[in-house]
Amino acid sequence: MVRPRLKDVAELAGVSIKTVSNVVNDYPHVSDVTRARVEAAIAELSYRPNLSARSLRAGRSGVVALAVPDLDNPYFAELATNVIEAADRRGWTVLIDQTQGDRAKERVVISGIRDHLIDGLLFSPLALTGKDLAGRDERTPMVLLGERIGMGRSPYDHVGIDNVAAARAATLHLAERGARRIAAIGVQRTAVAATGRLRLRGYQQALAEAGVPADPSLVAPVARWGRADGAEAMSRLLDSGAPDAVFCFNDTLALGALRTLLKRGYEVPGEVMVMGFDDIQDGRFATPTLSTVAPDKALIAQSAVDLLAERLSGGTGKAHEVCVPHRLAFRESTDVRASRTT
Amino acid sequence: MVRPRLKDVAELAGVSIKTVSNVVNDYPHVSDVTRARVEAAIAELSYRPNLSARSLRAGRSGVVALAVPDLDNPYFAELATNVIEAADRRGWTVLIDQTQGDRAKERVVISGIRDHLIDGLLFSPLALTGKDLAGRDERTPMVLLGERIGMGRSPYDHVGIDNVAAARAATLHLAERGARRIAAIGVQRTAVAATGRLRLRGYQQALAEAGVPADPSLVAPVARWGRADGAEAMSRLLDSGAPDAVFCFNDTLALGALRTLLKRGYEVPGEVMVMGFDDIQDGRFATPTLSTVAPDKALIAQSAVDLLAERLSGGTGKAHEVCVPHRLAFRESTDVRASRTT
DNA sequence: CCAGTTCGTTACATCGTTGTAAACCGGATA
DNA sequence: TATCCGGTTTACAACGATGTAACGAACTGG
Repeated sequence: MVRPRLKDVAELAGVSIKTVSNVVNDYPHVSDVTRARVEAAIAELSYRPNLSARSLRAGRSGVVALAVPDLDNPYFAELATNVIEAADRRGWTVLIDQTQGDRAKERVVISGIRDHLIDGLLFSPLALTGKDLAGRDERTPMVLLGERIGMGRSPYDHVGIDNVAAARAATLHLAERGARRIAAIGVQRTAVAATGRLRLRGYQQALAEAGVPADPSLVAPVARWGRADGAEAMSRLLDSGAPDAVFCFNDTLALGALRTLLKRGYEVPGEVMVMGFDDIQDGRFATPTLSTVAPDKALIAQSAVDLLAERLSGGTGKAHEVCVPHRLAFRESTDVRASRTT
Repeated sequence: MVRPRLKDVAELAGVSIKTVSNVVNDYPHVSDVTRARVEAAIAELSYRPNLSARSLRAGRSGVVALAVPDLDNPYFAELATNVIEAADRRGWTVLIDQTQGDRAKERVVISGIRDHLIDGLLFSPLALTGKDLAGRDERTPMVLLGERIGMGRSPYDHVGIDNVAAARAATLHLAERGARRIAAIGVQRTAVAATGRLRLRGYQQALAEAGVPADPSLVAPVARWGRADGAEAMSRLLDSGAPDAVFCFNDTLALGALRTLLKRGYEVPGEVMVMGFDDIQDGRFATPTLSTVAPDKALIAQSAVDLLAERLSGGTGKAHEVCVPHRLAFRESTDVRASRTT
């Protein structure tokens, strides 16, 4: 028997299809004898319910999609891990889309191309505009992760962190440690890039607050947020007069920058301090260990899954806005003492 | 209209359900007028086919599962990226399971718990035994990634690399560079751990070949293959007499070991050379950059997807055994000159 | 002008499951 | 003995899409 169905089990057990279904679904009124017989038949044929049929019938699949730019980026890999765990606790399965931060692909993701296959969507967009979002037919519930898109009034739940405050705190930390030429790596010239803009704002606020002059030549743009981009941006900064600290808008940029600094013989943090953002695992084992902003990824994932669950069970109130706390992790890359003691 | 069906489109266009279906599926014999009318109706209602219904009807879902121990491990994240891309080229969607290398979870994965939801399974097991595999009802096609399980005659396609040869080459490289006390980090005391055993064998072969004495105290066991494990194992090695080179069975172990070495003031590669395995991106931006064994991950993913496709389209021959090539990447962590020039 | 052909369209059954409502059965009640 | 009742089991109709086979209409050729 290749693929037994309820019917096959029913025939073997000598009962009706529905009775088998009742057993499978733990329907209360099934006599012990019948149940035993059915269970035996199920075991004998090693029957498994057809999930497609169930989905069709129930209008639900138990599958949610997680769309991220790129699993290669450890931040998203770690986020995915957390999301999968949180979804698992609800009995959901997670399907992963990679958008590469490509606007066209991101539009495909929200266009409901997989309508009816997924019950909901957790989406961390990079390039999407408010207009793209507004044009969406809101059938499949969606929760946005990361940056808010469009000004205000989005109909979608959103989970994020306070990027401005976090970037500000990170930059202030550098200033407090005595840095006067604080560079920033990570602004992007693309139209959207909301996250980068917010972190830049926090950086600028901090400079103003600390009375450190803002030097535009210390703000290094990058194309993407990978290690290579960070390394290359750092090179440019060094060529045009070394800073004494650099705040990178994420950890992969920071690891790239760190690489360039060490390769060119700079002491970190002695000559240049480095600060990242995301708290990916790599940073904890870099040398020097990387100071960073640590968002609570597990909580981000959990909140997002909870919000989605709320929508799936019929919740229709206005969009929730969840701001997950973050903390600063001060490690060797900004702390001369920590570094010396090693 | 919340969720338009073929029926709704058909009514709006004034044709039968099947005609709409024909348009959606590019059935050739549809007149231009009809097609235009139907397409207009589809657009107006923004109709999307119900994939659950399609799956039920077709007996296929277009979804494949990828089961890996842990996306936190960059190797698996990178592999997942490649798999998703390869699957995408075939129009498949990938659903990800994390097993944590836990045998119970791995058994659930192969037990067909998601039968009928997924068309096939790409599985990278850690703890599974040959017995577990043998007990599987082979309904959903499965391709194994990584290590072979059980001796010979598994009915499953398998994609891997020649671990013994790779480990041997990596270790020989260390010996050629003059190392005499070559440590190994990564053997596991657990029952299975096939990969670790193979890499250990390659390491031992190389020692014998190079005429380097094999010192059992230089083989450091670990519980898992994470950075922390590597760091801790390195610590132990240093405490009991420093080696002059260390071959780590994967890159995360190596990065952990590297961290410990630098923290404790050792020069790498000057005093201790470090060699990893996997060629994860982090290694290229570590300082010093990490020498490693680089398996062709894209090819692994592509081969696995191809094998699965073959099975899905009815291929029933005996199990294929694909051995993907690897190369050695010699970087600063084993090359004094490369390191000095920086 | 009719039989034969082709093209475009349609009705129907089916995939496997589950909600609904009705049928069944033995025992307790009137 | 007839009625009722609770628990147990069942038949049937959906869920939405598509393959099959059959239909009608518009042609062709004799």
